[in-house]
Amino acid sequence: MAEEAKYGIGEFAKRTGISVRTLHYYDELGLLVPEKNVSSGHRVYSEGDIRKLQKILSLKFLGYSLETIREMLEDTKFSLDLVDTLSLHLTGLQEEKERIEKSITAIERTIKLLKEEGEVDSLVLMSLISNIQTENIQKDWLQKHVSDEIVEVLFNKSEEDKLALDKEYIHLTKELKHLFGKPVDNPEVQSLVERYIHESFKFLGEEAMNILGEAKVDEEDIKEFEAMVPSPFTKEEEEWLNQAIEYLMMNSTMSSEEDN
Amino acid sequence: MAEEAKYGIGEFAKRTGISVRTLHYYDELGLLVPEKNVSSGHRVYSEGDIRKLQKILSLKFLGYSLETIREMLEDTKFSLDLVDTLSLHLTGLQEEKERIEKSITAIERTIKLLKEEGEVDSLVLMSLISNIQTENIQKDWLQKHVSDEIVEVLFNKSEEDKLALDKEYIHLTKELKHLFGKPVDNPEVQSLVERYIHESFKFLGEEAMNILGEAKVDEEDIKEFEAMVPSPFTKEEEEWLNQAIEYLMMNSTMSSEEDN
DNA sequence: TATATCGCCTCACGTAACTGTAGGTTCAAG
DNA sequence: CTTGAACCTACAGTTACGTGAGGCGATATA
Repeated sequence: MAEEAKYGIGEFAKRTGISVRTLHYYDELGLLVPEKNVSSGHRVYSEGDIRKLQKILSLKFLGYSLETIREMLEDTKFSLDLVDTLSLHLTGLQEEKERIEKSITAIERTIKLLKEEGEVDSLVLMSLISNIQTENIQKDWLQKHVSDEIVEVLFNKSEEDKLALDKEYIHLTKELKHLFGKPVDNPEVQSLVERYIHESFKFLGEEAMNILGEAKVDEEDIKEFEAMVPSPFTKEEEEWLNQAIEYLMMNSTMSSEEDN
Repeated sequence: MAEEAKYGIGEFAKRTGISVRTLHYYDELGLLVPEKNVSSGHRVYSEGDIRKLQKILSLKFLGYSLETIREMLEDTKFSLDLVDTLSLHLTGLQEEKERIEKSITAIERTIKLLKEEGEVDSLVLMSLISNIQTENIQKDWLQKHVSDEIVEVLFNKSEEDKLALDKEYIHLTKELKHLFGKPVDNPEVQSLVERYIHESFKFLGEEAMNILGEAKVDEEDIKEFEAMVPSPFTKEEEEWLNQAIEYLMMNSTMSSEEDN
């Protein structure tokens, strides 16, 4: 008879890199139940338990829950269409990967932006981060409510384009916030607001604007979308900005008469 | 005075995409505490609460716990170093991505193998999966204990090479498991064992084997390493295999005399 | 007017995979 | 014989919610 090596739980924990408490837990779950010294009640782990633990860890790595693993190990046949199950997990993982990759590029872009821009208003930052976070959701929303063409225009921009747009966005909001409080008919304010609107249009591109103008979307839905995209302005700033835009619109319609 | 829009909790939940229960929870935590209708006790959310929630969600996205976020929002100064935080979040995501990519390659390789090989012993499968799972840990361990050269040889293989190796590995273990039980001096067994050893050497490459032979590693450490790499054989199979190898070694030293 | 259905409230337990801690027992060494 | 490490059980706590019970007040319909 070959002498089998036996380990106390501490020794076993060191060897496998799994904490004593976790081993207790796995025992409790019926996942890895070692032999027990009858008199002392101490757990006695064997070489075989190392194998079993490895199996458990492998299955855990594949994304199975401990409960599922326990069932698998109980099932002596253990031939649960492994290919099917693996394929399922594969697609799940691939989706997860895509999601993460998008977050990574967006965050990298934002870091770059912050390094180049220095101090940035915290509201503006939140707005940027929120955009990162909801970029996917936004795309889904738009694809559901608007034509695919606009979505293409909006999201098929190169990373440099996106960075440039974000920069422009930051600059404008910065300047606007700086001018906040001045009368809305102040020429400085008016020219900046004009630029702001102009840039917003440029951002979309003309065709997109046309399509967007034609597409009619529910009031409700638009409000829903607005809730997803937080404004970089405070309530007060926003009110002021709206007044300034209103003023601009009024004047631009009769601008021909009064461009002194 | 501008009329501010007010929402019941259900309406607010729809607008923001956050569940009612979560809003209750945030209220309970003191994270997002809305106004309350005194008579009914109903929560009344404002536009400003949308902003605040956006801020919360942004910070949550960056990986902060709700408790931390609450503290941040209480702190009126609120001067978090965003570049640092984003970088931290970024590395977290990159690690997550790597983990997922490893899982993906592991599963893809395993699926390929299963399709090409048909039935595969579950122990062998676990061994394969476990190898990929612990690839990093193994690499770290080896880099700590052995020279970097070996590590390079071992890990700088292409996916095709790895697949081919896995196949070879499966075939050999399959055949060995098939022969299990036959006497160790059986010529079939002996020739297979010889091939097994030969392949093991080929896997490492000669230089690596030489370096590995020279490097002396603690008994303890070797045991630690072995616990990390599960064998594809059962206890019994392993004993039998060891005997067969021993027999082979004995005979090969005096093979010149008896190659009939 | 009765009633059915909302929307909302609070309270409280359930989840996954552990981790922490208290208070007691067993083991190994000096 | 004592001391300290290792081990035991048992209960609680963690995060960020999900789920469900039981109840209240308002509104819509028969």
